[in-house]
Amino acid sequence: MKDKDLRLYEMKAEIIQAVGHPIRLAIIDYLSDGEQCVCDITDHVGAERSNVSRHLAVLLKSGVVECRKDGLKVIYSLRTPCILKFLSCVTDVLREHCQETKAVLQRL
Amino acid sequence: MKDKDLRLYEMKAEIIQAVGHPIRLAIIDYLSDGEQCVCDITDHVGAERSNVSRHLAVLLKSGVVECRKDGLKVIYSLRTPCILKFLSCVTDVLREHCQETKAVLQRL
DNA sequence: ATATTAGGTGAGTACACAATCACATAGTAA
DNA sequence: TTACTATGTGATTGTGTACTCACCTAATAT
Repeated sequence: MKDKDLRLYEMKAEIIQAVGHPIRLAIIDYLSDGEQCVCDITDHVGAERSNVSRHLAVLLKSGVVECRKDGLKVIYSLRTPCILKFLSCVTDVLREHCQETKAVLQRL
Repeated sequence: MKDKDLRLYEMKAEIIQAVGHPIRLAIIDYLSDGEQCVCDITDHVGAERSNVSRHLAVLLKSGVVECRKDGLKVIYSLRTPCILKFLSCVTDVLREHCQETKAVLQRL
């Protein structure tokens, strides 16, 4: 494998890892309905404020979300619609797994 | 957020995390051309044999790949074509980021 | 000016993950 | 049987990540 390829895989892995956490998935899902402030995101996912703040920082760093200030509040929104396509693919994978598992169970 | 939702996000996150590693991305990419034995995968990604073995175990556990024995060899293959769609979405995200960065740089 | 609210951040802890080495196992060939 | 090859796994070590607590800053309201 070439170094150039490795670098590309590293960049992709960084984005994927940013998305691959239950709380961050919940945040992305919530933001798919439109931009939201940190306080509402926190209420919705039901985690500690400081923890949510850190998760948002991870999503921000990887470029999945963007934010703007509005008075006291900071409003976050999805930066790329691709992310949602991306997640629906994951749902597909999950669904296929479930169907296979179900099929196996029914054969017992 | 409901417990049911949390469980779903956890399941999705598990799949996403399994994919989110440079070596595992390289393996998936390699397998997209067809099934391969561990020895060829190892040669291709250029990592230690035992390490590749563990990465394959992660992909296997999450259901991204499947395997069969053929004599001494173990042949791995992608289990769901969705995974490739999934990855092309990541490429799209990466491309969008690059274009935005380029645009910002050109304004300087 | 003081208090309040929204959000972020440093430090510490606990835990998960990646990589490596040495070793174990299962086929195959001689 | 013995030796060899392909693969997997236990143990260890280093590194990274998540979470929490306490505290800090910025904007607003009184």
